[in-house]
Amino acid sequence: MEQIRNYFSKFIVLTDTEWNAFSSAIRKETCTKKQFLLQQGEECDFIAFVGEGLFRFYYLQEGEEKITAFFFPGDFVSNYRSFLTRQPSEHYIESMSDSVIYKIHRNELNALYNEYKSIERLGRLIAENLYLVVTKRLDSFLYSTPEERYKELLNRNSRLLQDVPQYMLASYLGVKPETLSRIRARKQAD
Amino acid sequence: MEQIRNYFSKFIVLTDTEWNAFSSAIRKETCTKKQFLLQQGEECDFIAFVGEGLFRFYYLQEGEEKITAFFFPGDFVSNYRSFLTRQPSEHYIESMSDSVIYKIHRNELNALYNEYKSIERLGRLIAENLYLVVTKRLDSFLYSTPEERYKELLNRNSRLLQDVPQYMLASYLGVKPETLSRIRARKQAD
DNA sequence: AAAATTCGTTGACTCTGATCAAGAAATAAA
DNA sequence: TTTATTTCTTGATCAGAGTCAACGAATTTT
Repeated sequence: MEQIRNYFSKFIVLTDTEWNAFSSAIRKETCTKKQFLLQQGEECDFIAFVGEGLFRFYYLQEGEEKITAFFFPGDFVSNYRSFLTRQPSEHYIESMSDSVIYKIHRNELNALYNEYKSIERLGRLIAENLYLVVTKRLDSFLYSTPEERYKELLNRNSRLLQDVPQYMLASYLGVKPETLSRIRARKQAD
Repeated sequence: MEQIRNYFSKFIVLTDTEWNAFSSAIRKETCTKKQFLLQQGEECDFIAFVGEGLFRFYYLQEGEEKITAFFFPGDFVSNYRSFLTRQPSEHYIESMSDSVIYKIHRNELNALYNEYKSIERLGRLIAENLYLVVTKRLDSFLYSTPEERYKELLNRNSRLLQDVPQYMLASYLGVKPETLSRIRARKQAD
């Protein structure tokens, strides 16, 4: 749990009292490979913090998996849209390896928001952080070609390349596996 | 100003005291058509609320304007990324008509965050709201074709179609003006 | 109102990624 | 280790958006 407190300190430093209240609302969970944290149609009533492992967040479109995001240790894993709007999720969240997460449920988080100003602030900082993450991804689709997105990935996120099969990377980049294979072949030639 | 208080009530209802503090940090500004609210390279140190008018948020890529967003009355207009990260803006914000906005600067907002829990919460709700806006737009790029995005626009945002020239809509949809013209011609045929 | 400019449409052609198909390589299962 | 399955690569072809160019329509300027 102290590991988590340390991770969270990049957002805000909580007093012992605040941390005790917060941490007692958190539940540690483990899961094995290929387990669903959330299925399509379910409402997402939690935010979880990834301690160990890897998750993918995807949408099923006519039988095809469209991967929207990966979640690594240090990331928040949730369908944050469903969490905020209370609408059923259109996405699946699935573990890609044995994983450890720290989960907090909406009701308990809301109670903490009401009780502690610092946790209300933590909630703001998390929302702001998630905003920055999605806008960055949106920008990469608005302003870059698949090849540029792949290059970007090479520079910024080596974990993705190590831990994720190529056909999933292709989906994440918004292209077909054949196309990513050709992009890589092209780059070899340079 | 009461108009603004009413608009904000969809996020949170402030007491008179809180509202007085908040509203005294807000400055009303007017601008005419084609004025820059923010230029590339500047740091965005404000969030503004659109009272009247229309703004576009765009990125200049090799001389070409790539429109990322439009802001209508009731929207927050800001480079929220630059606001949060204190990095210089890569985008321009330009008025498309005579407009009225209500601006609050980062320093004053932060002071209010510190002083009032309810305004801290307002900040969270705004961040959450902006998150939902960008994820929706990201999803439209991840899961839809330009034609589907155009149809979506027809159904959901009639103001865009009325007030925005077609070549800007094309940019917003991520296609060239010629392509949007052909999409429209195709749809006529149905 | 006339002229100038900007905006929207259409055609011919190009380019990039998708699709379909086959086979090689890598990984998992027996 | 052998077999089976999944993943990756490569080729041929297709489809949709981009580019370039011309022209008509609409708007703005004079």
